[in-house]
Formats: sequence, structure tokens, C-alpha cells
Amino acid sequence: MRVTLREVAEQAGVSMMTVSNVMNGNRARVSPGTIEKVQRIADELGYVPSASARSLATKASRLVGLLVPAADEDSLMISPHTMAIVGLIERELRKYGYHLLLRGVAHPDEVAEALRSWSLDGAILLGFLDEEVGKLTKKTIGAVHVVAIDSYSANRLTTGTRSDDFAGARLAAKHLLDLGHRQILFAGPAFSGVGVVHERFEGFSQAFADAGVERPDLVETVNTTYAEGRELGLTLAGRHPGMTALFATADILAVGIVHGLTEAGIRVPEDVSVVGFDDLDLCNYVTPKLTTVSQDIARKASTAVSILMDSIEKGERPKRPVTIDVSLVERESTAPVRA
Amino acid sequence: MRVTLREVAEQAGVSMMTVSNVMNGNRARVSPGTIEKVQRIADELGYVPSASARSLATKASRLVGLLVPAADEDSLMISPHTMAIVGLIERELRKYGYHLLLRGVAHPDEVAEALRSWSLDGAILLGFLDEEVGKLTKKTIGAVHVVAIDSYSANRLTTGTRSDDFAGARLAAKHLLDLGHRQILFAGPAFSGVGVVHERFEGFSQAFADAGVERPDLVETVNTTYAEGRELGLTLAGRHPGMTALFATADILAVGIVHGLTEAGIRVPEDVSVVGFDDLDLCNYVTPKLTTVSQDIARKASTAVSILMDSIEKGERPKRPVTIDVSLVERESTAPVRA
DNA sequence: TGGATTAGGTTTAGCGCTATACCTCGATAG
DNA sequence: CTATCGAGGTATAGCGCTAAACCTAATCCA
Repeated sequence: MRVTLREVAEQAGVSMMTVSNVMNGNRARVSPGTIEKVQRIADELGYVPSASARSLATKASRLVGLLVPAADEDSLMISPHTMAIVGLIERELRKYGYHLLLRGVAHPDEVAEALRSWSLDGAILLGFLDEEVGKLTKKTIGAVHVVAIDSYSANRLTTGTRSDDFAGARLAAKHLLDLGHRQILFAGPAFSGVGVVHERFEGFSQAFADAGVERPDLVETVNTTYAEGRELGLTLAGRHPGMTALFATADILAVGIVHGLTEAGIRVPEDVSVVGFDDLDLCNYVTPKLTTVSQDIARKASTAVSILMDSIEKGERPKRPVTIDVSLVERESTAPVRA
Repeated sequence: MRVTLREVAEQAGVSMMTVSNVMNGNRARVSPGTIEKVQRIADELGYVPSASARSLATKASRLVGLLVPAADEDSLMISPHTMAIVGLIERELRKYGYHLLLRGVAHPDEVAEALRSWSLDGAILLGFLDEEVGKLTKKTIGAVHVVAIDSYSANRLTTGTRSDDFAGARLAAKHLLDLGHRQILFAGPAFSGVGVVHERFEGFSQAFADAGVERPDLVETVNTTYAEGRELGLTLAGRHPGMTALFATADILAVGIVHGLTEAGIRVPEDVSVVGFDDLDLCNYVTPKLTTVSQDIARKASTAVSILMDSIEKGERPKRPVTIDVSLVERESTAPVRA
């Protein structure tokens, strides 16, 4: 069936080790003539080394696990933002010659066996909630080298990358304050003392402090979906009559809110300005085009992979997450407050 | 380091084979008492079987490769439609206890070695162009069991799933014809005598035949991107003065065209009706909401996986692609032709 | 009562590769 | 002229698991 090292060795009239050395570029120990001969025979025979055999012998697999939250078994799919990062990570890993094992995680506990069995060289955790990161430690995954993207741990010692959520939200709020808004709402999912949303809330608040303005107590708790955003938008005016602007912690949520507002007869940005977070392609496709905080996801992904590679190949790793800069992209959903 | 079968066997005072049998649920050959004891010791020791060793011994890896086109090395990411399917496939494979090796393919040739080496149990080709499917055959991938999603081969003998592109386009055109439109444009990428776009064009034409109407020769060749769509939309009125409706082969393209038209002062749907294809979430987020042909991607993915599983585990496989039904979703971008 | 079966194991022989130690021979140095 | 060394290999011994053949005592049926 499969062409093995042994066959190549026999055909070439050398030992298996010599073929192995040639295949692995361990050329110091083989004469040029032999290299050429072995190479030729291997090509003729269509020899391809067996990854299982190799990783059994070397204990290295050149395989990296990418874990993404899979919510429920019924959750149809993963968010566009997450998926985009998956694609970027695959591309980066490929450059380094590693392969990607993609795994959705519904329940952190069930992952252990599956992943340990593959003796992964490393793993990337993508977008897990704070409490889940702990469960998915080296112990569970079996890989020593783990980086987390978009995850926070209570002590902030998780290695990985994340966007500068604090700065982003601060930028968003500053933008709205600069436009003269004061009654600015914060809309996002429930949060505790640590995590992405908490950071964004802190950044949001900081902008008020920076401007020497007292932050009004306008907060709405809402899940990060279009549907819930729209629901909220529909009733928002009634609940916060004085509000003239809002910051939503995700674009998809912001778009939902904008649509809800519009349906309720409230114009964006004339009556209410809206800023989102993420800078999905979507922002350019909706009306009005969404002003948002742009995350450099390509950099987030490539930095995470390069940290992982340094960790695997050189044993070097930063002790804290690397923060990726964000920027504000002004589009059409924000305008100066009405006089 | 790693706990091995041998250690479990020694601790339990049985042979390795007995432990192996217990671990693999091969319980017929082991007494209940022994099963219990081995199980307990294995748990205590935290034993996890090595996938490499197992696949080396059995020649089965419980690993399925998922190949997606990676365009250029610079292409930032994969289309949302493709990515959504990736997520769905992962979920399906997980149900069957298989793992997913995700691999972007920039150049079909370079894939061979990487994939053969993993001795994949099967492979799924996602959204490749017709000519690429041939290059990525069993020979290249090394897996006997291959299914293709959204791919056409010249002879239509590729196993896999695809949406009913012909019927979808026919539905779209019929919808426009029913609304009284006659000057209907077909906008899509260049196509040859076989492939998704060709099917859609044929379905589009069929609707005219069904209605006994001669199809006007209105065709625009344009790549499937928002930007190119917008460009086209900007100049469309000048180029086809009589046109009152158009069918675009992808939502993202349709949205671009709508925006171009709008910018050029042409109203959708009052002046021009637009129908897309795919039914991305996006359709609900744009203004006007896009009427489109809905593909059941969840079914497309799950059917593909179940075909693959039947092929791997039972050796049964359909000889032709399975066609997934589509439906028309009427939203706001289509209206009766103006009197 | 004895040959055949069966339950419940064990032993053996690899799967395909690589790390490590070892060998051999010609060149080199003292 | 021998001791040493490096170039260019080879031989051995696993990595952790499983398929297949084999073993043994108890059971079974005619």
C-alpha cells in the first residue's frame, strides 16, 4: 500500500537511517552522491513519510490544536469574527509548516481525551470566556504550549493576544464626547470584574474621566446578537428619553440596535449616534455605515501564532498577553449632538 | 511522561491486550470484573491512548481533512459562506468522533505531501473550482474517501453535495418574471461549460423558456466581491438603459451592486429589482433587505459528512453529487416592474 | 466419556520511523 | 609508524498500540 522508508532504502541500496537522514535534511552525515540517489528513488516511488510513525518516534507532531467555543450542540455556527480569525490562523500556521486541528468545544471537560491523544505540539484557545480558559489548561489539552486569543484570566497571566479593549472603548466614548454627546449609553452583555466587556466598560468610563464629565448611569445588558440588539433598539427611546448616543460592544449588536431604533422612528445618526466594536466587513454594508472600533485581527492572529512558534521552538514566551492596537473608524452612524 | 498502556497493564496485573480491549470497548473478551478494575486504574493514572501509535497500528486515524481554497497567500480570509460551512462540518464530524484537519490550499500541488503523510481517513473538498477538483484527487490526498462540496466535475461524477443551483437561479428569474420584469440582467463571474455559475446561468435561462419569453442578452461578467459589485452598479444604468431587474450569483455581489446603483441615484427596488444567491445573514442587515435564493448550508454540510462517514465505515457511496434543495426568500429588494 | 466449544485471557510480531551507539576506512598529526 | 579523528555510513532498540494466533480451563452435548 503505502511506500515506506524501508522500500526506499532497499531500492537505493542504503540503510533506512540514511534515507531518514536525507528526508530530514540531516545532510551533514550523507555524501552528496547518496543524497541525490536517495532523493531520486524516493521521488520515483512517491514516498511520503508517515506522520503517525514520525510523531510516535519523535514525540512531536507538528500539529496545533485550535479550540473555539461551540456553544450548544445546536448552535448553528460560530461568529463571523471568530471564523475570520480561524482562517487567518490556519494561514499563519501553514507558513510555519504546522497543521491545524480544529475543534469546537461545547463542554470543556469532554475535550481532554480527544486532544491529549494527538500529542499536539501546541494549542490556541480562541475567544473563550474567562472561566473556561482555566479548565482548558495544559493539563487538559496535554500541550505545554498554549496561547489564548481574546481571553482574559483573572490574574492576567495568560499568554496570548488580545485587542486593546480598554483603549478601544475609550476611543469610542471620546469620539462621542467630542461630538458633544453627554447622555451616552453603554450596551453589552453582562460582565463581571474581569473580561473583555469589563475592560471595555472601564475604557468607556475612562473617557468621561478624561473629559472631566460625569458619566450618566446609562447601561443596558444585552446579548451580543442582532436579534437582541434590535429588540433593545425598539424600546430604547422609551427607556432612556434623554439618550443621544450609544456604544455597543460588538458590531453585530450595534447593527441590530440601529435597525431597532430605525424601526421605532428614531434616526441614526440624526437623533442617536451609534458606535460599534470589531470592524466587521458588515459595517460597510449597512445603512448608515457603522462607525466602529477597528480590531486588527490579522495582526492578532499572526502575533498569536508567532508567540506560539517561539514557545514551541525556542521555549521563549511572554508572561502576559500581547495587546494589539485598535483604532476608531468614523463612518456614518455618528454625528454631532443636536443643538 | 505520558502514561502508556503498559503501565496501566502492569498496575492492573493484566496483559496489555486486555487493557487495549477494555479501552476499545471490545468487551466480549473481558470479564466484567476485569473491565471494572482496568477502567478504574486507567482513570486513576489518567491514561489517554496515543493517537499516533493507534493509527500507526491500525492504519486508521479518525482524522478527516477539510480543504478550502486559500486563493493567494495574501488573501486575507475565506468567504463568510465557506467559513460558515467549515464550522458546520466540524460540528458534524465531532458527532461521529472524528477530528478535523483544516488546510487552506493555495496551490493544489503543494498539498500532496502534507496530507498524505497524515493518512487521513477521508477528506472534504470545499468550494473548489472545477479544474482544481481533479488535481486534488485520492491520489494527491491519499485518502480513498473524498467528498466535494460545491464542486462540479466535467462528468458530474464527483461524490458530494451541492445546492441545486439550476433550480435556484430558475426560481430567482421566475420571481422576477412573475413581477413583470423582462429586461433582466445576469451578473456573475466568468464561466465555462461546467460549474456553479454555468448551472445558474442555465437555470436563469430556463425560467425564460418556461415563461415563453425570449431572454434579453443582458449579461455582465464581474467577480464575486462587494467592491466589484459596487463598481458595476455605478455604471449599470448607462450600459443597460432598459434593464429593470437583475440576478446576481452571490449575495455579496448583489449587495455591492445595490449600493452602486443607489449611489448612482437608482432606487432599489423601485427602479431596479435585485435578487441574490446564498442567503447570508447579511441579507437581513442591508437596506433594502435582500431577496435571495436560500441555500440550506447546514444540510449541505451534514449530508456531506454523512456521505463521507458511510463511505469510510461501510464503503457505500453515491456515484453522483447529492443536490440540496433551495428556496426563494422574498425580502425587500424586489418589486413589480413599473408600469 | 470424550471431542468440541467457549469464556477469558496471553504471546508474538509488527505498524513506520528515529535516536543512539557503533563501525570502518582513509586522512592527518605527532 | 602508530594514535586520532572525521566522514560516511550501519545496527540496534525502541516509540505505544493492536491484529492475529495461541493457550488453558471449564462447560457442553451426544
